[in-house]
Amino acid sequence: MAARRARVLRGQQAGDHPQALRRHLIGVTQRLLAAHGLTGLTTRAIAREAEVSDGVLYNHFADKDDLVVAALAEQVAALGAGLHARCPRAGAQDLRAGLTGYVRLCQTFLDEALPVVGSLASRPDLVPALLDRIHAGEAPPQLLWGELCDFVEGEQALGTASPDVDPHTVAHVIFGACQLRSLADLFTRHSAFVPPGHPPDPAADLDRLVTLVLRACAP
Amino acid sequence: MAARRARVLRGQQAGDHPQALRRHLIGVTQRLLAAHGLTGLTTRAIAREAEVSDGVLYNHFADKDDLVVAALAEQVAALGAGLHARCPRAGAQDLRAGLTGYVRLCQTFLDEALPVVGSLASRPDLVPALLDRIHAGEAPPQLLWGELCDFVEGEQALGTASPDVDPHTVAHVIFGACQLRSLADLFTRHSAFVPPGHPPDPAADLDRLVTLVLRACAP
Amino acid sequence: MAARRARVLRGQQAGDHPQALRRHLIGVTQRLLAAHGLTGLTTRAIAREAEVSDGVLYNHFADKDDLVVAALAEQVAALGAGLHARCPRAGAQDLRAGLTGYVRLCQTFLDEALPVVGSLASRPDLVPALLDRIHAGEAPPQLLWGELCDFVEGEQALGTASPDVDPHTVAHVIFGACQLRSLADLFTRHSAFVPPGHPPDPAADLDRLVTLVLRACAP
Amino acid sequence: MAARRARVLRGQQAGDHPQALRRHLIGVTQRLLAAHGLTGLTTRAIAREAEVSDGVLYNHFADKDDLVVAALAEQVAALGAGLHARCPRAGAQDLRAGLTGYVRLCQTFLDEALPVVGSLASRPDLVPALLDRIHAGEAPPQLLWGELCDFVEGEQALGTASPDVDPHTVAHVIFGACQLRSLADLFTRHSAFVPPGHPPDPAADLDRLVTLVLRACAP
DNA sequence: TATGAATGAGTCTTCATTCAT
DNA sequence: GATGAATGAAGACTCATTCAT
Repeated sequence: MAARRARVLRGQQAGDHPQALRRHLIGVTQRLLAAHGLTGLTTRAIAREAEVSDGVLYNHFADKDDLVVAALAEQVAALGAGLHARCPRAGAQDLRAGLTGYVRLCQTFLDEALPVVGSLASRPDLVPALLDRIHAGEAPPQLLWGELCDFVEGEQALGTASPDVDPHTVAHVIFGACQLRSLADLFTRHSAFVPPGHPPDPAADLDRLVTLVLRACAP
Repeated sequence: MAARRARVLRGQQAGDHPQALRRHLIGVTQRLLAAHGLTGLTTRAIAREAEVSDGVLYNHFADKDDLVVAALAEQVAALGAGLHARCPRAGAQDLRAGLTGYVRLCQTFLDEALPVVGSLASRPDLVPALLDRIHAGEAPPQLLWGELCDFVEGEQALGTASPDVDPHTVAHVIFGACQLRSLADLFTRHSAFVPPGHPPDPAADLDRLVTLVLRACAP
Repeated sequence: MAARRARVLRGQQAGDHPQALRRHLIGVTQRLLAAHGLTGLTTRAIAREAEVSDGVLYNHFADKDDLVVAALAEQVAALGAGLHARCPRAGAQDLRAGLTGYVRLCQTFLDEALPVVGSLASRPDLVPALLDRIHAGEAPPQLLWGELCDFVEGEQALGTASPDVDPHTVAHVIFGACQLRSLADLFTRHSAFVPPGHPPDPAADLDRLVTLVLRACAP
Repeated sequence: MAARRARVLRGQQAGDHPQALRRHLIGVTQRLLAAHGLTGLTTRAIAREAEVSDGVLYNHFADKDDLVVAALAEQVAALGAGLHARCPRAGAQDLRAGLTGYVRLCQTFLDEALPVVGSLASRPDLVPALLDRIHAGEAPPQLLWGELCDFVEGEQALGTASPDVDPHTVAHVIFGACQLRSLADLFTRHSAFVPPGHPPDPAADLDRLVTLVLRACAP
């Protein structure tokens, strides 16, 4: 009555039949995307890695781009898992600790989002399709950015941070610094390149970033 | 018997390099790279746009990657043209004006470097070859970063900026913010996407960034 | 336990053949064949149009070709429905009216047979299988051809038509002219092409054809 | 200075460089089209039969359809070679001989055009493109049709043929009968099928066709 | 040295057919 | 018997690279 299952998925617990392979393909694509980038990602590589036949892809996705976009969208969505819970709340710790938390969160977030950024850098034409799937505005990047702004505003309300500093600019600076490091790491990974001012000590670097922002926020 | 010249280059003033075609190809490649990215750049498109035959490329470059790397390297080098002259000097103007100058310089620089960043994001394996050509350390990015650090140190020496702020972190923050905007523009260009906190008013945004850095540098 | 029925066929009056689905598939195939030709007819398109699953086809037919041949055979058979009754009889009207009737019948017949002719033109290797199903000799084309010959012979016996004219040649000429128009219409349908001598007025053209045949039959 | 020649074409007399391979490909395509029809004609089969690589095709034609249309167009054009010279002239022989000449010409013509008709029957969407290449109106089919009409008119002027018979209808009848035989032969070739009234003796059949037309033309 | 046609491995995609459910 | 996902062998087409001219 039901249709056949792919070899790879056989012998797994039942109950998740529908779209099990779809998820499988998305997962494999995410892995390959993270490992080798969108350039050089072939449908055959996906099929072989997924241990399925060349054609299945087209039973679940319109075409390669559709699969890639689905993988990226899910990647972005997954980034947000537990994000809300881990966001420091204004007043719950001293300002330095709070900002440090956000910078760490932000760096983790952007490091994990690197495959997405890299893919879109080579195929910006996929952006619209990706946004369609993500329901922009509710997506993790915006969420984190919003939380950070709220945090700064909260601290301002508490008098811990100067009311004159612009929360969005704080977010901009922190996201920018983390994105820069993320990209630099990508390039460094493939060479002995040490980008300008790139410290051998990420922890200290993070600390210096927080210090700077802290000075900017001082009442 | 002199070597034959490509059709396009005939009828130009004599005396120029025997490498005129090499330069021509690099220029065309840079243009196409900026316009359409590394993905989707074919040797045939380069040849057609350059109005030369498909094969010449291989008389001047080992292969396509070699040409691309040469084009990127020259692009990076070209970014530095007049950079030194336009860098604000410590004490030559008030701190805000100086920082504003650097942020502007930095944004221009990274906007022009976007094709390079985009290309490397999809082909990080080209990074080593590119670095070989650039003589890392002397290249414009480092130069600008270095000038900015020197500027901050100069202002610190003058007492205009607090000695406690880390010049490298200032550079990190400014480069990061500008890079983030540059990338966001790339994505936005292909959709109605408005990234988080992306302002409709770039000038005001720049101003807020300077203000924040300024606060961090306050003695 | 009775076999399961396909979704589409459920809820119809019971009592019909266990081969209801077989007929359903044949009907759908005929429709698609007439609409888009054999080239470009996929089993999936048939299944979707028939609102059944991709696989059922193979429960009722050996393979795609088998289904197609069955559809063509049934199409040919269906062409003959009521053919016998509509064939003018010798002496039942004047010769012109009788011939006109046959030409009209013949044109209708060949227009409806066009999907068959078109399909076989691209897959002449299906001809043997088709003939196996049709029980050649009893099939409508032969029937109509035979009736026409009988008609001419009848008129000859009545003295209305010259005994010197060959009935088979009359049939050949009429079938040929109608087939040519049918093919020309197929090609014309896809372009502004006007075949040589193709008149804008089919009725007049038919009339001229009858006139010519009539002259040939004049005693 | 010039480009490389395909292996197959090497060692042939020079002087015909440009487009030698283009012609070669067209020739091979015509042969395969005649032998196996458009359905089942693959680019790889063409390449293998032409003893060239899979890709060459695309150096000379936009795509497969473009090559096919070129092959068909050339086929049609080639049909006309010497056609004009072989057309009987009114009064140059008795009417029967003249008509016999036209019927033979017509049958030869349509037999050779069968690959074109068969191809278009399965891909009527190619008709417009084909017509673009053929400059309809000047093409062999129209030419032959026109000559036949002129011939009939000529004989009418000479009083050999009745002025009441319509020349276009004569052409219609002859073309139709020949086309029908041509198609029937195609189907017969693949089976033991004997179409209705299909005689074992083509010569006698032709004779009977001429006789009928002759009767229709009798003054 | 420049030319540009030829090469052929490789890409995405389609589709008739199978088969576990 | 019906289902529809899985299969995998083609198919059309691309493109970096070579090489006779």
